Amino acid sequence: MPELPEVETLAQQLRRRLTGKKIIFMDILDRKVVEAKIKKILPTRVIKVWRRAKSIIIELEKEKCLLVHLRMTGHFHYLPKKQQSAQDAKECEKFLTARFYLDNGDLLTHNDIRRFGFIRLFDRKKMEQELAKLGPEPLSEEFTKEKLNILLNQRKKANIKTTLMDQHVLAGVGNIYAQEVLYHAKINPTRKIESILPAERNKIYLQLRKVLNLAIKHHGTTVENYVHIEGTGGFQKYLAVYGREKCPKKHLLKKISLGGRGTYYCPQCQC
DNA sequence: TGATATGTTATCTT
DNA sequence: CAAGATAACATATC
Repeated sequence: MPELPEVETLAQQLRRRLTGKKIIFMDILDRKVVEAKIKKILPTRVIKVWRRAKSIIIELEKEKCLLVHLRMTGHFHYLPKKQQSAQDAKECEKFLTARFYLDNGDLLTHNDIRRFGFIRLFDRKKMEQELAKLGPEPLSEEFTKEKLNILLNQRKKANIKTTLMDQHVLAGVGNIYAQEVLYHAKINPTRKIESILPAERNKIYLQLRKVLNLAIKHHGTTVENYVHIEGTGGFQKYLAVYGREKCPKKHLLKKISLGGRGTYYCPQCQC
């Protein structure tokens, strides 16, 4: 389930492959996921590729851009010209949503098993408006300890885990990393924000940065079916609580439901 | 067969 | 009215 580190990994890999290239043609196989009107602006050159929250922004000529959200099961495949075969073309045919044909002969495909994700066309201004609704990037300069404190104070009655996952509070943190951060910060995920002391808030702040940066370094976490263009992530080896039975200190973990999402935590380490 | 997993948003409840 | 909780979306897997 792509969260910030997974989407960052993909954005970096797409950036390397797409920047400066021209998209000359597209096949759109699923109009619910990929907006048909994208075809009307082709051919167009890719100016830059970046990430905001869990979205990938592909900037194109004439102030246009593609906003890609993978939601849970969106994937990209990149097929260099020399490696394209009938088998490659058939790959994931059932879930294929679009093919992007590039001017150097390479092919980029997108597929989405559950078809929750989307690729939409925006004008630059409209895209910026959309992204402005989201909370700050946890790895950005503007995200300081003080900023986190202010954000938390806006949701005093809510529990800490659900709040960390709220994209309007903080951008990019999902179910896996919220749990990991809270384990390392030694905070019980069910706690109401108003009960969390300044020293504990600092720990959350520090662990947000630490865990997310480490996960990016390892190209994200592969559970179920996340894969990036160059293979699978490596952070699953470092997971402390998500999907596990015991925490790193060998305590038995508890699994509960918070906001309708499975939540693992250690009753001994997190209080 | 039905429970579970997921991110986001619309809608319901308190 | 607002904050918080939950249902809905799609589909594979256990």
